[in-house]
Amino acid sequence: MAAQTPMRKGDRTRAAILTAARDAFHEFGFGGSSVRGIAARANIDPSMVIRYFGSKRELFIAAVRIDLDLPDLRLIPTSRRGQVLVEHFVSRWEGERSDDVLVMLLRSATTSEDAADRLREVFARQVVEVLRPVVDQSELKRRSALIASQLLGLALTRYILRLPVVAEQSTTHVIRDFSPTIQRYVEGTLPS
Amino acid sequence: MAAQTPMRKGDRTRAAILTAARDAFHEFGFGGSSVRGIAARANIDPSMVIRYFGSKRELFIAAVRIDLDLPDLRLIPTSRRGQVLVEHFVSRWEGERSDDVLVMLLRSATTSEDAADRLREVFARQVVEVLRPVVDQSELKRRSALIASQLLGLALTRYILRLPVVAEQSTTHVIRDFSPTIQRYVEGTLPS
DNA sequence: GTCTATAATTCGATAGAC
DNA sequence: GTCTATCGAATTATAGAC
Repeated sequence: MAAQTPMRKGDRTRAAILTAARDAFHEFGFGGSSVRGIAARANIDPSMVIRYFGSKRELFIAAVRIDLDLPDLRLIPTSRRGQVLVEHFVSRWEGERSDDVLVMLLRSATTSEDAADRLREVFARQVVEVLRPVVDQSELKRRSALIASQLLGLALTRYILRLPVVAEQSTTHVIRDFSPTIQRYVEGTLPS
Repeated sequence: MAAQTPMRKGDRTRAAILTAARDAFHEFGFGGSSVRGIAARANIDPSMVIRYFGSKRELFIAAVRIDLDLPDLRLIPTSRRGQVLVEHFVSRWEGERSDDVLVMLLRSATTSEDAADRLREVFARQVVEVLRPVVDQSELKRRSALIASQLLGLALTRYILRLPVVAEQSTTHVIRDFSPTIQRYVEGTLPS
């Protein structure tokens, strides 16, 4: 592996487009963003966007490469797993806008079937897989679904709809309020 | 009040446009729907849509008049309030597409600030108000926010993202799985 | 009340000069 | 690699004939 190879001009342009695209998709979703708007943000010509990525759709695919980077729950004491999960997601969402691919994906997924596909894939590959080692196999999918519904509901109401209260609470309060629910979804008794 | 006055032609056209608009907004959201598409669904000319409603935006406002018609929780035994709320929402969502204004609003609200405004209004006027008589005043907003985040998260994952499991479960199972959480949000102990 | 025709934008994408 | 210029399609909305 070459250590820190200097960036070529083309790479810088490419990176600038990607950052601008993530910001735009984050704010307006896929349908609400335009190639022209993204180009303006990146201070380059609209035609360059197509030249580098082929199409708006391919640019989107490139922009949403996502790794939730979830912690290994086996290393977390059983009683703290809910809180650790909530903390992990909230800290991602509160970070740099360009890094917060999940909200961007969420905003796009309500309109674009492509984006919904990607979100389902993230769910299946990452959320379900993190749960797999620490929950009963027979309840794996059910627990994963419950967790996804509450965490995405939190992201939706706090960052997109900006419902009063949910949006105004400090991260500390959000974590405090939602951890018990997620904790129950991870290891509590489910109704049968 | 005249009982069942016969519909004039104009009223029928107007109603046809509204139904078609609700179906379109439900399926594609505000940004994803076009006046032309709505007119085609209603089998009328695109210009009529504008003639009747002035603009696409005003048509949207007219289409999302919504009354959640929530039950009076004071009349429900304390221990069943969570389940009654979940049942109420799920049965709305599973009904006729034109009636299901909430999913339509949700699909639009991720892109259109107008729609997000309407959704915040529905939340404040209806969800918070239903909770008000049955919860401690100091926890009213917090409990309302938690309930909204979980119920909208359910609608999002089941009807829009169609996550496996959440989307495939029968309504009976959905109600069974989500009622305990809502019940806790209504009357359980919140962390302090 | 309903239609045709079209204005005025905006979109994604391409061609070609430099 | 970057730009100008532009195509072709789609959009909302309007004007005016019938």
